Amino acid sequence: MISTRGRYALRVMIDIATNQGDGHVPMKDVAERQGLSLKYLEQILPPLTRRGLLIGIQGKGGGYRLTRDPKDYRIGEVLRLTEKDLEPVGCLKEGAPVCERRNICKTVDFWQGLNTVVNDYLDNHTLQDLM
Amino acid sequence: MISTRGRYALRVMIDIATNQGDGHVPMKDVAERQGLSLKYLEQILPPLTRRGLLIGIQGKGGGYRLTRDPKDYRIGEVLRLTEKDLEPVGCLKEGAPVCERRNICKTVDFWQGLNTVVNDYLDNHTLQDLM
DNA sequence: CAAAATACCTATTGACACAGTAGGTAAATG
DNA sequence: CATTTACCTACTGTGTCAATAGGTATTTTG
Repeated sequence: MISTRGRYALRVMIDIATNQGDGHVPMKDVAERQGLSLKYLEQILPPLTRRGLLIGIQGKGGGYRLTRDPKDYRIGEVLRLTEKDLEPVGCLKEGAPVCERRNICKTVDFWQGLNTVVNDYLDNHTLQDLM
Repeated sequence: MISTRGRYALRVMIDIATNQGDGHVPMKDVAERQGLSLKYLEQILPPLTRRGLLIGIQGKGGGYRLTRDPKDYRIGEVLRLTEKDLEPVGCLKEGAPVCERRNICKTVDFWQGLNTVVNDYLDNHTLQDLM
């Protein structure tokens, strides 16, 4: 399941892309347009600014703007930063404790394949595709 | 995320397929071989027997057995019965309340596409493939 | 310089699902 | 009749989700 964190993040980025012009877009406006809680959005965005997908400017006249052209954001990139778990099973997660049945597990390859299929889909669509 | 319910269900079916011979396989044995809780497995299986993927025989000498050849079970079939939510987002779920933003939603097609990609993968693999 | 507007940070909360545990009943066999 | 099995239902601790809440830091504007 994709949680609201990832889904809202995408909606925010679409909204910013649509409304930024050559200025910045206050998150308050985005929250109003999208019908989402400003306070909630505020805690979803930090990973995106930290990794440089967005720039946030404080103070009056500030707000957010994109750092790239919409076609240069892969959806997978956004979701991997905002979703806690995007892998179908925990044992595929980076840094997960090595499963003791790893050697005899008959299903791990299957889950790895699913993970690949999902990430390929997410990475083959861009923000532009959603606009 | 695929939960333990679906993952265990698959391991159980693999185990039954491997061990049934022409008799029945007691779940107690499966639980021991797989290192899983018998009591937990008992509440995962009912949807599978109800829908005829497994037959369960009570009493001494009883247990479970498959009703088809392993190559005739699609993985997606098993997971859709044992997992609560397999859809990537709630609004795609059958019987979900119609989203009021449905008409203007820019992302629903994208999520529908992801759902298709996942289900295609799951349905193009069989129990046989995991053995 | 003061006030307003903005991003940014951290704590708390209610509801719910997950992953079991527990204790039983029903049916079939030897 | 005793044993073995499936099957049924209730309960529980833990954690995540989806917010709400209250604050601080920074910048622009009047």
